[in-house]
Amino acid sequence: MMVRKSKGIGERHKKILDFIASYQREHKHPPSIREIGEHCDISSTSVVNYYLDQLEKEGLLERDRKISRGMRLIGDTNPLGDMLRVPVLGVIQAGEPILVPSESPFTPEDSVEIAMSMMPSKEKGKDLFALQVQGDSMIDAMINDGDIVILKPAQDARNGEMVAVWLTERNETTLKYFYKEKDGYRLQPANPAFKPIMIKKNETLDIKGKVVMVIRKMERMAA
Amino acid sequence: MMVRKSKGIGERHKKILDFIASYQREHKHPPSIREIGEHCDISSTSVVNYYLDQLEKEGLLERDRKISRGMRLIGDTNPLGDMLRVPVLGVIQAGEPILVPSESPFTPEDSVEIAMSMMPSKEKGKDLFALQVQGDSMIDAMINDGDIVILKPAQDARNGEMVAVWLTERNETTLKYFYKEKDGYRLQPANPAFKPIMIKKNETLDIKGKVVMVIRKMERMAA
DNA sequence: ATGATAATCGAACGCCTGTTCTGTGTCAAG
DNA sequence: CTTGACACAGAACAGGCGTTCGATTATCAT
Repeated sequence: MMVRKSKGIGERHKKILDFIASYQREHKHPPSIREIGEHCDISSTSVVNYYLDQLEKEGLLERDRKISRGMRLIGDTNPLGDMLRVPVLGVIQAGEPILVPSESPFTPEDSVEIAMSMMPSKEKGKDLFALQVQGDSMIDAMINDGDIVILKPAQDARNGEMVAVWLTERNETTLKYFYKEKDGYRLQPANPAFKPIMIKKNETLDIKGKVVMVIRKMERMAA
Repeated sequence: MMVRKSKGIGERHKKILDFIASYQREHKHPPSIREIGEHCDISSTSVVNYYLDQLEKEGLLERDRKISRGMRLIGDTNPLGDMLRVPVLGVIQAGEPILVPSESPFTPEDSVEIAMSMMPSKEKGKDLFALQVQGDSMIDAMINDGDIVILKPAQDARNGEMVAVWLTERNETTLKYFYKEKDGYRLQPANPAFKPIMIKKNETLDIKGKVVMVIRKMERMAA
């Protein structure tokens, strides 16, 4: 035999979940049991508690017993995921040196938010910074005008890492894969259509940071 | 004359902010006034309240009066930012049609988290999906092997939007800027080194979605 | 029908929590 | 020395909130 109704979650459960989500979006904190009851047409707090328990057993909700408004949705829109706020320090373009955090003169005007879960490996440090690419000069790195590159400050790099370097002798900023060779360094463009730059040992290679992530937003709504 | 100490925030304020942050990370919800007092060596709840008010005036904290544990840090790591969990439905490559949500056979194995604040315009819908690029076939769209493209399901597009299309006659999936012309459509690669594809009116143009964002993680640590 | 289980209600209990008020000591300015 | 802003303590208050419990109704298998 099988259970009559509710072989999992019913309409009532969904309504509660939706309410918690929308309430949280509006108030920045979870609702109380009574608030849930009011907006979901449940007159008794015990019934709400009843449903909340079920939702928890179902793995859709997490509760902190005894704590006021101690609940949070899991999965779905995660209202509690840790995210990193990365400051956008300025722009990066071929012709000019880039700004690194220590050289940044004033507070960054803008910032981007990245979910911690998206961060590679151990780059969870808070010293990351971002730059917006200006112009098409990074095409050889497969990076467009307007893209946002997220960097981790560094003075050196290991083979295969993409770095932001300032080539003093050439007065040029560039993003390339870094490789140490016998008599210098090889800077390999991400785009195979471009040739690597060979750096002799005597040339200065000023590594500013490692590229951790590239983000391209497609919002341009051309006419 | 100037105030004797605390010309802004002092050591005590920082300690409180730090505690709120660490408490939140551990308990998934903010601490109560009394809990703050205990861990910051403040014996009176009114004093904690006193400091909290100052922090709010300073713009470092936001409070929901009357609500238990109604406070949240602003700036810094935002523990309450809304984020979108976008399912990664599979891979996208030139030779094969892509999966759209309605055709997806099973639950996506993985997902990516994007901060709502990063989403362009009104694409806050929950029907977004993501695909991982396989191979170098999207080079003309300035997209690398391994990149993640986030798409919004769509059957049509406006000029200038980047779309994912399935070219039935050519058995090919591609990402291009969409332009409607007199006698058909023009599919413009993002990389200016590549030429546009002209689609005659009689050819079928199967738009699968609009590209909302592209994410490239640089985690490859070559030997 | 009937008994078991699920769903719901209403009320009361009691802790938790933010708020408020009074009082105290400190320190710089007048 | 007096004044007053500031930092802090302590206690009391009142309301919010989760919890619990007894009781009632609905639903379905037998």
